[in-house]
Formats: sequence, structure tokens, C-alpha cells
Amino acid sequence: MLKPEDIPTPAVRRLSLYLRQLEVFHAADRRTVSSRQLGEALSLSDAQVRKDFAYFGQFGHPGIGYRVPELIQRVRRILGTDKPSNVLIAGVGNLGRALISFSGFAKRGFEVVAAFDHDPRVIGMKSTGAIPFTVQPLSQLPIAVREKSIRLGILAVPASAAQSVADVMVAGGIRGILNFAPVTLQTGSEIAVASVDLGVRLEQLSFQLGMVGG
Amino acid sequence: MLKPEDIPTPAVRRLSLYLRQLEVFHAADRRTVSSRQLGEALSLSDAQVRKDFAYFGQFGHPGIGYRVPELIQRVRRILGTDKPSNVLIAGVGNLGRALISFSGFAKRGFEVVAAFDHDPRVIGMKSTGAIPFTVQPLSQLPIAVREKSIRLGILAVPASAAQSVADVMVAGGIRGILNFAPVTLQTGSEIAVASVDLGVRLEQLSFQLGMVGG
DNA sequence: TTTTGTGAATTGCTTCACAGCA
DNA sequence: TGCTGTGAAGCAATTCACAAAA
Repeated sequence: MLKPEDIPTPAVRRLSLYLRQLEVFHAADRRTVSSRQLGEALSLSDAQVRKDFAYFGQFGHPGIGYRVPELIQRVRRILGTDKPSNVLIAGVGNLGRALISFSGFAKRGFEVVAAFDHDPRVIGMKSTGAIPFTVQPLSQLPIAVREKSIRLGILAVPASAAQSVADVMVAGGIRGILNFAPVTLQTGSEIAVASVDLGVRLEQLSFQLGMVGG
Repeated sequence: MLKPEDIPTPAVRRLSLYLRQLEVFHAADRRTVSSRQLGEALSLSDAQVRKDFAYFGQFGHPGIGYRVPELIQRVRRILGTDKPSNVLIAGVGNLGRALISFSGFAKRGFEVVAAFDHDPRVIGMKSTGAIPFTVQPLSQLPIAVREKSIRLGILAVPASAAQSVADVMVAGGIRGILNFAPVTLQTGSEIAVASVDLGVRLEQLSFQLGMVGG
């Protein structure tokens, strides 16, 4: 068991995948699962699975494997998703709207509870989810962060606005940003940033196609 | 200069980021750029930048740096995006619709030219982009792949349908899949797969927040 | 027997540091 | 002098292989 900062980044990435797969096993009423079975479902080696869990403590039972419900709880705890948390969205264009109604966030314990834009045509629009809210101007962002204890923000604005809106988020108290704009955000090291550049992902595939010939 | 399969995966990932940043410099009329300047914009070391390019050949000019327009062309060539290519989308829910009208794909040379779903309520819907098309039933997918020479598919269906729709894509001749469903697809090794699990990305941020304390 | 947890070996990636070119 | 390209060194992650537990 290591200190969090000594855990390899790839191991943390895989932890989320383990959780996802464990939930599938749990839904199928599997009580225990071995590192080999879990690895197979995710195309990973059994040694990889065992080592990844070992970074966080002792989770398994020799001769038995891992108890599914127990492991789910402990992984959620590690990821900080054992309790639901609130997130906001900045940028209510096509992508932002899709993300507001995206059910995959709630399934993993993240509730979208506020949205912001500076376009008057979308300000005032109402959400249709479990927790209703109205699209507000960006100036209201810090208030929502405080009142709703929001720590994570989703950035879905055009590239040209991304850095300045990210600055507003950080100034408002946001601690982590999921960035969909195709820019490298410059933030202090105390802010966690994860970027999803969809164009870049397609380029990766394009390159791989070229490798095998075609 | 190495064989494509010997190039480290992280280097290929970064190649797309270099291209993105080079386009920014180009738009600002920069003629040349050094490895240090390029690295700084992307929070990478200068050595990393030079080594990454060196995997693909000799691109730079000692004492000068890299010529921006030349490098852009050569990187596009490597990624296979020097000519535009056609892509299809399977799954026309909230996310699928947002992706159909997402301008970031076209900017990187990918045209969405067909969309498929099995819900009769969306079949027949018309797109509003540069290349107009109508949402078709999944059974028509192989025909479109052939007629429009489509090699890449975007999978935006619910988790429960993901594997079977992926199978349809592969049987229809698709060579690479950008997967938005939260499942690990099982495909032959000749199919390139890239997965974007938005819930997982938020979990990463959540974990990082826990690390620094809060 | 089955399966974990883990040091040791290995593989892979990044950084260093410098020769060579402009 | 400024900057690239690249072996060598250093660091990080994965796989191996086996003792210990059920």
C-alpha cells in the first residue's frame, strides 16, 4: 500500500474500469471474481489486476478471489464516488446540452446541478433532469459553486473561450475541470484537469489504420 | 526513424497535440518554432518534443527549429488526415446528435456522412451539415460503408447495445471504432478501437481531488 | 488446488547531455 | 550562438514467478 502520489497514473485510470466491470458482475449476481476473470473482461493480464489493487491495500482472498460487493465499495471509496457529488457545466451549445442530459454521469455518482453560458439566447433555458436548474450567466458561477458545494466543472465552450472560462471556474472555486475544448489549459498545479479532445481521438484511429495498411 | 509498430503509443498520442498547437502557431503567422516553444505550449519538455518527431524522421533544422507549415503537412500525412475522410455514427440519441453537428471533427478532416439507429422515431431525421444525409436503420450500414468508402465509425449507443452494434459495424467493413459506450468492446485485433468513457474521466478527477485533500 | 500479494526481472518511456550542423 | 538528433542513463510500469493462505 503506497501513498496516493506514488501510485502509477495508469493504475488509477484502470481502477475506474475495474469498478465498471465489477458493477456488471454484481448485476449478474456474481459473488466473487478472480484477477484472471476480471482481467479477461478488460483485456488485461491477471498480474496487472492484482498489482493495481495491491497499490491500494489488501483486497483479495487467496484461493477465493475478490468479493464483488466488498470490492465495489472499497474502490468507490478510493475514487471518492461513494457519495454523490455535484458538478457544473460551462458552455451550453450542442455538446453542453448533450452532456447536461447525459445519464452516464449520474450513474457514476455525479449530478449536474448548474449550467452557465454568456449567450443570452440560452440563458434562462431550463433543464429537464432530476435536479432542475436554469442556465445562468457566467457571472453567477462563483455563487453556485459556493451554495451547491461544487468541486468539479465540465468545460464545453469553443476553443477561443476555453482559457478565459477556465480562469473564471478556478477563480470561482472549482477544483477539477473536465475539458472538451481542443486547447491545453494553463492552470495552477492545484487544479486537476482532464481533457477529452474528440478530434484527437479520431486522429489516433486514423493513424492506427495507416499502420496495418489500407 | 522506426517502424510504425515500434513507436511508443504515448508519442502517437502527442503527435495529434503537436498538430493542434502547430495550427495555432500557423494561424498566428509563425514561420518556425523550436522544440522548447512547442513543448512549453503543451507542458512538455523540449527533449520529449524532439524525440517524438525523430521517431518519424528528420523534421527540424538545427539552429532554426521546425518550419511550421512544412511540419503541419508532414504530421497530417503521418496521421492519415492530409485528405478528408468519411465517418459514420451509430446511435442518434442526445450524444449522437451532438456529435453529428460537432464541428471539431470536420476541422480535423473527418466528415460525418451517415448515421444509423434502430429507433423508428429517429430514422428518417435529416442532418443539417455540409453533407446532408438521413438517419437510416442499422441494416443499411454495410451499404453506406461500401458506397461512401467509410473506414471509421463512432459508436454512441447505450451500453446494452454497444457490443452487438459494434459487431454490425465490423461485419459491415468498418476498420476503426470510436466508442462512447461504457463497455470494453471485444473485437479482432485488426480493428482499431478507442474508447471515451466520460464517467470514467470524471472519476479520475474525483480521485485526484481526494489526493490533495478536500 | 486455487488464487492472492509481492519482490525480482524485464520492458518501455522519458530525460540527460552532447556532438554536429546552421 | 542556437537548436536539432540521438546514444546513454535514469525512471516508471508491466510481467514473471513463487511463497503463503484458504
